[in-house]
Amino acid sequence: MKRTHYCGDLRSEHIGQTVTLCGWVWHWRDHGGVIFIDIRDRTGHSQLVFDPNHHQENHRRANLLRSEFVIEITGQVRERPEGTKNPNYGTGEIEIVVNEMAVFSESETPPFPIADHVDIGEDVRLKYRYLDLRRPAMRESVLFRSRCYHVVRNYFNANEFIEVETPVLSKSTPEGARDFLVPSRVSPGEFYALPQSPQIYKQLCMIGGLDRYFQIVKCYRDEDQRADRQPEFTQIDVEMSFITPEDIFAVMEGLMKVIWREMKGVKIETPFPRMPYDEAMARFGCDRPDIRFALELKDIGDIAKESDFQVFQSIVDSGGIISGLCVKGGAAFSRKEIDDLASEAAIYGAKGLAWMKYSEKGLESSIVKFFSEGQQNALIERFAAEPGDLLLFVADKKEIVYPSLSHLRLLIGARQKLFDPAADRFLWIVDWPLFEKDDNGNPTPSHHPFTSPTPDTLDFLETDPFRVRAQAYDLVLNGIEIGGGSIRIHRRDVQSRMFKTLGLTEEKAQERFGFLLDAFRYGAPPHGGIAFGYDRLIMLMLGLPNIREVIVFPKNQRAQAVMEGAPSEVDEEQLRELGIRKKL
RNA sequence: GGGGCCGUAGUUCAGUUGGUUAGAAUGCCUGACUGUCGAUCAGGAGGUCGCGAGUUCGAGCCUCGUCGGCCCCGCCA
Repeated sequence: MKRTHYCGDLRSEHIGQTVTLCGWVWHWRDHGGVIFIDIRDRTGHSQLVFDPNHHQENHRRANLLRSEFVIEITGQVRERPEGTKNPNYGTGEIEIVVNEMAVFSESETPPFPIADHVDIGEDVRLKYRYLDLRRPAMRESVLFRSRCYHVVRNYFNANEFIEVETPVLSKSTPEGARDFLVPSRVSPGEFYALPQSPQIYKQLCMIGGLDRYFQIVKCYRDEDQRADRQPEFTQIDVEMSFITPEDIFAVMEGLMKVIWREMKGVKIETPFPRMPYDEAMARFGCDRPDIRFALELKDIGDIAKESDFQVFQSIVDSGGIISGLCVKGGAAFSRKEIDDLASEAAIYGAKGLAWMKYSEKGLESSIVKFFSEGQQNALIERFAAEPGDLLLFVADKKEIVYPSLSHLRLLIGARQKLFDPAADRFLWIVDWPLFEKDDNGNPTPSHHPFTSPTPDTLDFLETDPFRVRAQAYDLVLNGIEIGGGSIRIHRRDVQSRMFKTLGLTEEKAQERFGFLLDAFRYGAPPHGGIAFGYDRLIMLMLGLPNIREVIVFPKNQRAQAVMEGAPSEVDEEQLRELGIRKKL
């Protein structure tokens, strides 16, 4: 007998039909006489009825069924008696009187209930991921993710993009993230690398004339994990020729619009606002600001410099900055609450958190005495403070002030419920610096070394690299970076100058990226693109707390697959074939 | 590399100031029950308190170490 319907699809229109369902035994309710069993598959569940008056043998066998047995039944769909319908489920109007039943496999008692209403430790869930996937919420995010692939593919197909698969066995590029290396039996002592992104391949596709490329692609980075970072993750990767950033914005805004419409039924406004990097840092202390709420940073270096507060003065003198936040109603914070905020700021290196409470009597705190009345008024005015507010200041290097205040801002914003958690606010961050300083103060790419400088700052490449601006852009949603890209360098001479600025010798550059530089010799079109974090996007749309919830078989915090046990040791024979000896 | 929180029954957790026999809920097993839907009721089984040292008359609780989980800083072109 063949399955005729999915368990979650039956409705009152099926009443009277004989149906065959396959699925897992979910809940059962044995009333001594009648037994109800919910049969579940990926679509939902239906209620089976085993009535001893209807079929004594089936009723006896139903008694032996247990959680997660896999069964097939054939029976008649009937309307439930009045008063026993369940409006909470799509199938709540009907039930199935079972005529025939087969048990495909029995099941041991599962280590945790197949239900959403219990929180199970993630280590247990991952060990038994195949059971976890049976839980309705998990199943829903898998299905959601699957539907979203189709929306993305349809969109790019409709817009004349070409889907291309780039290699997974690739060449190591030691810049940037650590590579996963793959040894080769055919070339002993040599290694492929798994791509951190298909960056160079998609540029070569442009040089190959494909013009508009997209790919939904796995990327691999051997770095430490976070709630939103996995060693392998999925990107929506895009590249286009003969374009400006505006073309990228339009295409990606269109994609977001379609995804939100199809997946959430929500209309989002385009174009998205754009904000220069410097403005984002100054106003929010962060290159991916959450603009669902204000609570902006204000620089007070000019006021503090004039004050008698030695600590602030010396920080300004040594090139540091002083910036602050005005917390509405924060004057009511206890000493402990402020101390707690200070330790939150300390995570990002802030050595202290200065504060002033503002009441009808004026500003109050141990440092107010160092500020003249005029300076105090200037502070109040700078923050548009009102009685009852709390001013918080961090003074240090930019690299400490901005992250710590940004963190406090998000903390306070969440605590004071300053934003609607259901709102979605997109933002393009533009005008990035091409370089940032590495530990030794040398230039290192903000994005990657193929990002094109803006034409008007190009010539600072040799003289003042930190002044060079990039034709780069990030898309930020609710304070989380969901995508980033740039217009690429398409000229061999510019790419060479870029490598030179990064301290790559001609030989090194040739060895690592020679194939790209060579390609530039043969007519490279101007091009650019962007890559989107697919897992993050799904996570955000579903409001889930981490990326593992939207990955079917994720790794744990230590990048291990606990179910299958990977990574694992391999046979000596395998290593010998590869010419590898362990040195641990 | 560093910081924080956590680890007690299959699962989720409680466990007071260190005190004698470690609890609850749920799940599991047995029984009862003919309209339930996270069924209900009665009974039962179920523990290396992550592991190892130490302090103590006595440790789930205190100390040190260690292992594991999650979150964060660094890292993530």
